[in-house]
Amino acid sequence: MDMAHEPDMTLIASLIGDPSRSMMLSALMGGEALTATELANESGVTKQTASSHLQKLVSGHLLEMEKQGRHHYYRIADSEVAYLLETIMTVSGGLGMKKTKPGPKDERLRRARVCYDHLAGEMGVKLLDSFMSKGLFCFSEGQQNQSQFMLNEKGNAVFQDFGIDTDLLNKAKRPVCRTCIDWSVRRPHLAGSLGAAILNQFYAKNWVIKSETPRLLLFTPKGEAAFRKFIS
Amino acid sequence: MDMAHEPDMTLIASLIGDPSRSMMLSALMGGEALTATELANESGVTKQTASSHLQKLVSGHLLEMEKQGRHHYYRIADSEVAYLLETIMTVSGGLGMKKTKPGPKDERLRRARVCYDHLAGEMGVKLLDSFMSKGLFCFSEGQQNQSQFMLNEKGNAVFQDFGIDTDLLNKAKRPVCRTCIDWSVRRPHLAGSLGAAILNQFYAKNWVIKSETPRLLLFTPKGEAAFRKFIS
DNA sequence: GTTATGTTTCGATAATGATCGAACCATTTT
DNA sequence: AAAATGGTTCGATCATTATCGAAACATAAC
Repeated sequence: MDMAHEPDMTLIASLIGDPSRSMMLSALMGGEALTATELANESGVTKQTASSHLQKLVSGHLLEMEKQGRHHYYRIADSEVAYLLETIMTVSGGLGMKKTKPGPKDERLRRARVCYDHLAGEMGVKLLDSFMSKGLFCFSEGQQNQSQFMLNEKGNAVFQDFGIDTDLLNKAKRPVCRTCIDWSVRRPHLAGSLGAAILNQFYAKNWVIKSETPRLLLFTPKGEAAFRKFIS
Repeated sequence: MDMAHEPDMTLIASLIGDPSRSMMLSALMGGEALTATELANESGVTKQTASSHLQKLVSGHLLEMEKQGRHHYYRIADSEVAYLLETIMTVSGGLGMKKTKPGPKDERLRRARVCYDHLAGEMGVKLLDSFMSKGLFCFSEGQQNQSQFMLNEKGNAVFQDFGIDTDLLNKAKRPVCRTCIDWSVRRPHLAGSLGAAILNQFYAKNWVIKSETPRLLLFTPKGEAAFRKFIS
């Protein structure tokens, strides 16, 4: 893998374009870090092969690795990468490749799932629509004419009221607001550190719980009602 | 190429993950259809090899082909695919791979370029920001709870005034409004058939002209002024 | 008709890269 | 200390596939 004078896209796409590696990446889109052996099992290859793949994914900046004792935990490098993977799924899914019948499992994933660290699916899209129509954001001019999508005063107030420390988010380097086009609904939902913080609050308030099915999120009855109120 | 029971992402990513093929795709991101031999030259392989690649790209629904006499014209299949390619460039570009020094050429591309058939870059982002803050869109509930991002009455009026037949767009199957996260600015710009129609009007009004540099767009002095007024 | 150009098909070759077994390293447990 | 577990490195093998030359096909120009 040369990585120097190839056309930019090639390296990234070829990293994803291997069956074992894309299985690992899909598994990691659930949001939690997994160990090398877990990922080896997930992709059905030996530990040696998995190790080689993981090394490539890290040096291609698609994954990050953290040592904890004798375990090596791998996770998606950032929400930028998560975003790319969702986008590839968009294109893959919309095509004639739907020979894998879209069972009830897919139907539920279409409604609410975790995309790396934030809420995706119809519910995620509704959420962003609601925030937009309530006018919680502003577009500010950043340095060198690069405008930025930010929380305005009202937005800060709303989310602080919801239990999110927006000051903390604003200080961090990770962008607070980012949109991510949805695989199922083909409309943007909220990503960025705010998107992550919101999903965390949904967990904390017990509005949603993780299913055993990899990326699937299930709303509790209580959460369902609270969510409806939250976006109204 | 099996294409049946592989994980979804793999096929698409592996198609893009070949140097020759990604060169062809990059070339086609300029928006205009190219012939097989042109693409062969672009990617530096023989006609035979190019033909093989193009076949795979078509059957993977990344490209579409149209026969015109003895010429076979290839173009990006749809804006969905264009969107994916821009996203891969986002991830590729943001990384340590910037060994290709960002010269003045890159700087201009960052400002205004064509992304398949619509305006991208800082100017494209400003345009969408302007439309948003003017309130030209609405989010309507489509069938099966899938909300849609559409032009509202005011929006229809504004663009008809600008010389775009919005009724025609609304009737067609291609989505009118779609957003596309920008490679340089990392904020959404307008894609979809409306995005394409707007760029066409910019051409027609002589606000922008295509440069020899593949995807670069140059604003005319007249266009520069008119644009500023248009978004104010 | 013949010739020239654009494109594809076929077959063989070569290069790339995924895979695994075996050995090695690191950390925890006993 | 030894044993066990998680992980990586090395080397060889095997599969995949990009590549090109030669021939065939299609359309256009002459």
